[in-house]
Amino acid sequence: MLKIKPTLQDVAAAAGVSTATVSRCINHPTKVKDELRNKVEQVINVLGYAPHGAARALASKRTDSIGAIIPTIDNGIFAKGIHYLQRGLTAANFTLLLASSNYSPDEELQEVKSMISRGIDAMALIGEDHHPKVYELLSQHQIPLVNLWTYNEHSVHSCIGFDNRFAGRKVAEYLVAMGHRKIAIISGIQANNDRAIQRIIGVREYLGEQGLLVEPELVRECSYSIGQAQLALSDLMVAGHNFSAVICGNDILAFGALSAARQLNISVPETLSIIGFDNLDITTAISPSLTTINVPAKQMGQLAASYLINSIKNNARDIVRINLPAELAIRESTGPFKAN
Amino acid sequence: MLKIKPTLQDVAAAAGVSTATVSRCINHPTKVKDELRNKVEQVINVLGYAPHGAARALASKRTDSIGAIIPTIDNGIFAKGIHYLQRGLTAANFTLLLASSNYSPDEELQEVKSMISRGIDAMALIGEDHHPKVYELLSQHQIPLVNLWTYNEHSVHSCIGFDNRFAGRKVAEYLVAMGHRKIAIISGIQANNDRAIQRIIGVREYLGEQGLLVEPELVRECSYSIGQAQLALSDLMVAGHNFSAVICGNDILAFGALSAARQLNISVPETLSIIGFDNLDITTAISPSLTTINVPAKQMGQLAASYLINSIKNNARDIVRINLPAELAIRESTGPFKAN
DNA sequence: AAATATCATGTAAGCGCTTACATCCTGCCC
DNA sequence: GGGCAGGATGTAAGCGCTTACATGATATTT
Repeated sequence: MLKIKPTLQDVAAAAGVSTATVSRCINHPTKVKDELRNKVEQVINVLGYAPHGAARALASKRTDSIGAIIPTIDNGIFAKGIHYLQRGLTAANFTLLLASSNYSPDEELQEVKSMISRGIDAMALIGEDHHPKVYELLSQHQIPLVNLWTYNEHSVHSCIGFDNRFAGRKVAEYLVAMGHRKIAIISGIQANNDRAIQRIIGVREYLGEQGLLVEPELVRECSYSIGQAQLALSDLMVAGHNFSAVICGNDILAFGALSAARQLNISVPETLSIIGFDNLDITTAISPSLTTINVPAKQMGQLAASYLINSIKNNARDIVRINLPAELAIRESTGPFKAN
Repeated sequence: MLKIKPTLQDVAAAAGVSTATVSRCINHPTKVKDELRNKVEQVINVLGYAPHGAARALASKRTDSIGAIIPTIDNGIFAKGIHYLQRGLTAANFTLLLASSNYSPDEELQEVKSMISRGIDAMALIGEDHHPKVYELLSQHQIPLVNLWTYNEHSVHSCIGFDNRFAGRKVAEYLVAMGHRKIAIISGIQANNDRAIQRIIGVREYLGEQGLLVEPELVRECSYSIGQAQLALSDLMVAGHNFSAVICGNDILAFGALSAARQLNISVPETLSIIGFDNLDITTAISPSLTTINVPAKQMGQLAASYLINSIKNNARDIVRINLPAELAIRESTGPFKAN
């Protein structure tokens, strides 16, 4: 039977060495002679000793963990990025603390506070619009930060992401090239969501350059759920607008639009082109497969891991701004405009 | 400009009180006179003081956080359960630490170790097959545990979930009732996955009772990805087996099967019935919509939160076993057997 | 061989907090 | 008015660990 929670002192006593030596065996193995170290390690195993993280953090001022706060965990695309972030951290013996904010700046602030209190050495957030207190607290505690899913060459904070506005332009450009002129938009809730806003700005910008204006009644804003998007598309159709393409704020919304179109017997892409954003795995498995923007989730996760680890280990505080490509993935849900 | 990381001592000094009083203001507000408490709280705000979690944990032996380890974050169904778990915890001022194990018991053990070291007051895991060391460590550290997504009336550990075997039976029962006799199975990797194993056992059990045997060559095991499932179904078809229904280990596999059927020009459900497991949101949005088992993710998350919080707060260590209903959701991807 | 550099280990001072206990003050009872 | 209960606050001892510094042993230099 194992002793209940042995401490480093117990290990030291059992091994007949000082606590400093045991600590060194764990943290700086090269500083202890092989013979002694083996003995200590054996005792550690026998006793089932595990370091007490809080004590270690208190004494060393490091926690070896980084925090990430995402708008929602219930979304494959953030999940993928986080997955790779975690892999990168784990490989370097860091732990990821994950929380979600439900797209609310206040909840995000709350989570940031909680994480700072809990102890993190670095932090990753989504987007660059955060509660001012968030930036204040992180800088007060000198915690390195990286904003993901966004790229802004003028940002005073590090960002690893892609240009949402430019991606929005691409979407619009593609549809216009396919002959579409009247284009509807089903966007996620834009309040406090800089990514959603930028995407729409990009779309509007390009269309404007082509002398096409986005009619306000062709724009719907709804929460990121399939059901809401279904309603949005039905609503647009019922209103009798004869648009030939709809741009969705993400793939979930696009799925809802696809499903509503099916219910309304609107053929996609013949009568209506639908385009998403994210490139979730399932986009290729459904019929029609979904044209979308491929978001560099894997790269963002991996790069964020190495950037933050470097910031911690080398106490570096330099700002990095990385703009990754977000390419259009053209599939079956979009096609050339056909007059009916 | 805020002072860098004020400590409780700084607050005490600024407020002209002892550290004990400040601590009381934070942790036992009723034990401090209103007047003094207001003063202290004001100083806390002005200084931007936030408690140092590690120090607090070290002194109090509580961390107010619980850990959860799921097989993968990249799966909507776990995400949903975790989402509700987190909401429950946050409401009670607990923090959730989340990690994923990639369906590997060794990685899971690693994460458990890391979390214990980091400090957690309770833990939630998926399934009941875990590395023996996992159970040993948690009991050694006296950390309450609940196994989710599983129900076993004889388990010596708490579980809040559903009966996977029984759910498997239901799936088989439904298909048999629809006239299907030759049934194929595309399962997730079964090694170290008690849920997947139990589901298949349930299927086999019921079919056996009906005098129907599951032909080994009609069973495919593959990782939980759309691509793998597509290959699996194609493979089954190419081999020329004339089964009329395929049971998939989860919805992701079912999506893969659906998409492969489409590519092979097999009509669903006329020629082939496909059934999934999980009831992801998107199951209703695609065409044909997917017949599946509705997993009580929300309830599991909520109940787990209250159970663990209670265990911590009241230092209760009683075992709870909750069997939640997992009902069949019948949709368009399944239909009556038709001889061809 | 003495002096010095180098390495291995031990000693002990905190890290920032909580909390048992001591102290002090008020008000109440007889 | 003395004694005492009970509440409010302060004092100070750790919680389990890391690490600067001290010490002692061994190797290297002259």
